[in-house]
Amino acid sequence: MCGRYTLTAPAEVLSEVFEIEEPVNWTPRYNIAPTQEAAVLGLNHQGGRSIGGMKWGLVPSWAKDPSIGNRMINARAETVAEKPAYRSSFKKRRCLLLADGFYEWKKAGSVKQPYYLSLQDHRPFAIAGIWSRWRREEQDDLLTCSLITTSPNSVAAEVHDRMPAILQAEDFNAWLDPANDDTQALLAMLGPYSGEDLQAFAVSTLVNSPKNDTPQLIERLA
DNA sequence: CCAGACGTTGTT
DNA sequence: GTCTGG
DNA sequence: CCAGACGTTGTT
DNA sequence: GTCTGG
Repeated sequence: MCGRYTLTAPAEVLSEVFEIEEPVNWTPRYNIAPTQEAAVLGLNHQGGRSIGGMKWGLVPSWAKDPSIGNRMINARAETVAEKPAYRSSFKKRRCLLLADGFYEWKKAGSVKQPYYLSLQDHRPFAIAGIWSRWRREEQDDLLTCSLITTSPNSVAAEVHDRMPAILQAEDFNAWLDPANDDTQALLAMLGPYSGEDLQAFAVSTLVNSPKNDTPQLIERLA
């Protein structure tokens, strides 16, 4: 995990579910891949929630070349607080990646079958993430993010041995608060998803190509 | 001291 | 930036 | 995660 | 085979 996900809910639904005051700009996407734009929820300067776009693939502020971001797409919950490339973002720059499903590839011998995992009611959810700002001369800052992975719950374990860390709504504010320095409490939020409503089913290998982005990608295989 | 890495997944 | 390895 | 490229010189 | 790009 986790190299593809979806955010298909319209902007109005995102505003409502995540309690965003300002208008949200988001076009539904069925195949969000690393290096592409993620919808990221953070706190604005007034402390309210806001959603903005960030490139998926974290570029630490000290990077000489932003291509390092191609490899920094996932951070393990077990080590995110310690790894040199991630720890400063974990300490001061936590965020939520908004999604309503993710893909995992299950290996059967040499065959890789993609599965789509989502909540039974298709509600959007929030994946724990971290972000970074890479300053460029004569250009806007490059904002990037990584998502955090953890061990799978019983449903996800049927497909793969990792899953994204999905946060409970009551943890959103504590996760996003940059002043929160309770590492133990933060890490405790990153367990496998504990709800009973995660579902998984096989989907077409059309999802394999990042170029494909249609509703067909999330249709259950007959 | 300076140089070089800084990551995960999956596969063997 | 900060740590590890040479 | 998977797909796709993997190179230089010289010319326009 | 391995790295980069999406």
